[in-house]
Amino acid sequence: MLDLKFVRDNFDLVKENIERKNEKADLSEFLLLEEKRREFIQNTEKLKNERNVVSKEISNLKRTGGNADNLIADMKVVSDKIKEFDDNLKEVELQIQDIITRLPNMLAEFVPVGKSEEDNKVIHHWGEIVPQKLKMNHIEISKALGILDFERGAKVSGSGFSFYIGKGAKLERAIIDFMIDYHVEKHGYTEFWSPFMVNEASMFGTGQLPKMAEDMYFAQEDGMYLIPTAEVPLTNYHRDEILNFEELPKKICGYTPCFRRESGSYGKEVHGFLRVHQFNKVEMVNFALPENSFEQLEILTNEAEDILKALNVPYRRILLCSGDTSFASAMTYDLEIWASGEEKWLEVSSCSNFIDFQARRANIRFKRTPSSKPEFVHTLNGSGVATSRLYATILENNLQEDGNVIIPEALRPYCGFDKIEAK
RNA sequence: GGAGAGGUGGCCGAGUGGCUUAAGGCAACGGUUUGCUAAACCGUCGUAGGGGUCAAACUCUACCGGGGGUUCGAAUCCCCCCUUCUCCGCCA
Repeated sequence: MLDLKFVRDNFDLVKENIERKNEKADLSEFLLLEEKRREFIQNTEKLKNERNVVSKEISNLKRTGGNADNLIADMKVVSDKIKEFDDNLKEVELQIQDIITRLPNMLAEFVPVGKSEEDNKVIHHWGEIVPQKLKMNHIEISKALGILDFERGAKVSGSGFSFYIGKGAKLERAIIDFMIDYHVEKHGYTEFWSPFMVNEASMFGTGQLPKMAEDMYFAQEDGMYLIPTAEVPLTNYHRDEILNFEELPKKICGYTPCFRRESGSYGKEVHGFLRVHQFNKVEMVNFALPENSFEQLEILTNEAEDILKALNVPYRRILLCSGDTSFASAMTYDLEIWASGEEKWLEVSSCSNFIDFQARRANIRFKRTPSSKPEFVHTLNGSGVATSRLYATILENNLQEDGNVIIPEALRPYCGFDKIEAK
């Protein structure tokens, strides 16, 4: 969320930012409503002051045995008026709230202006792209190995869900364990295991609500949402809290399944593991000082890359252009890995600096010294990384000519086997 | 799911309709004293939003888990919800 005063004082900048981000947000009423708001505040506060003063007089009169009937009658009128003014004020505040919670975050200055993913900027590549001889994608490979079952996933749940079987299930667990251990041991993260369902306030805090409501699974009876990413529980862990200067930057990570309705996606582009309703992900979250959050974004993105390097997966880092940068983000790097069967770059990580946008929504602050004024922290997060597409890529890139899949060395201690053989 | 007891500032804790603009304490910060530390003493000590100002000073309003209500006036009374604890029931 943007600061109300900031929007008021930088109205044109905010408008321009909305366009650059390719977002739709209506600001036409804003200035008028904001003016109204302040007028209504003055109206009602003036009367409240009067009520407070006279109430004290009434109190004094009653204590000394005087008659306060006239004053009480007067105040009855004033009280009714206050109620009316308060209702007006509340109405205007709701309207302003509705506008301001739908305004996207301000883009960082480094973000290139552009409309779609075609304007994204490739920052660098790593690893060697080796063409795959058998020309099999992960669906065909997994069928040959007997380790994934998309059909029964669809039967039991629906399309976009799958079963992992035998060594296939073990491989998934191995990938997750490997990534968590790596971030904890090599990058200094603290591991968290979090709830997979959260309340509305949490979804608002990280910016999924109100805009993305239709992209999430919602349990109506209990008013809870299935998390689309661990970012939500991990960032909201510190909601409504004041952190100490010394503990920043605070780095936490965690594994969770992620649930996404993906309501707009169909067809061949989304087959197999390319787009699913439930996938596994290790997420890194960083609560940072405002003055070095962009340095932290570089560090965090490097940490996600380390996972790909350790697994020897070719990847490229992409700086998203303004139009592709998400609602809550000020700047985002995507990591894409090369899948030799799909012959495509697949996004497996998105690393963002949200600056104070989420912190203001979720009210996460810090104090520089015990007596200084609280300031909003900067929040960052990045996938480190998402498994499904990584899983698909591991199958495709490590497929041998005999149809077996060799397990990357870093995963072998976690798997307990070094290859999966074709049936 | 049922019954009961709680939720007050960074923390502890008083307060059951009006001298409470939330007592008192701890912690924190500034100062005095002191050879140093400690102690003692004095002062400061919340958040948000208005007004005001070049900026301040200053001033007003709201906030006692959240939301409604009663009243001239609510931390205090009523209703709904959230949450913690104890007991009972059900259950992986």
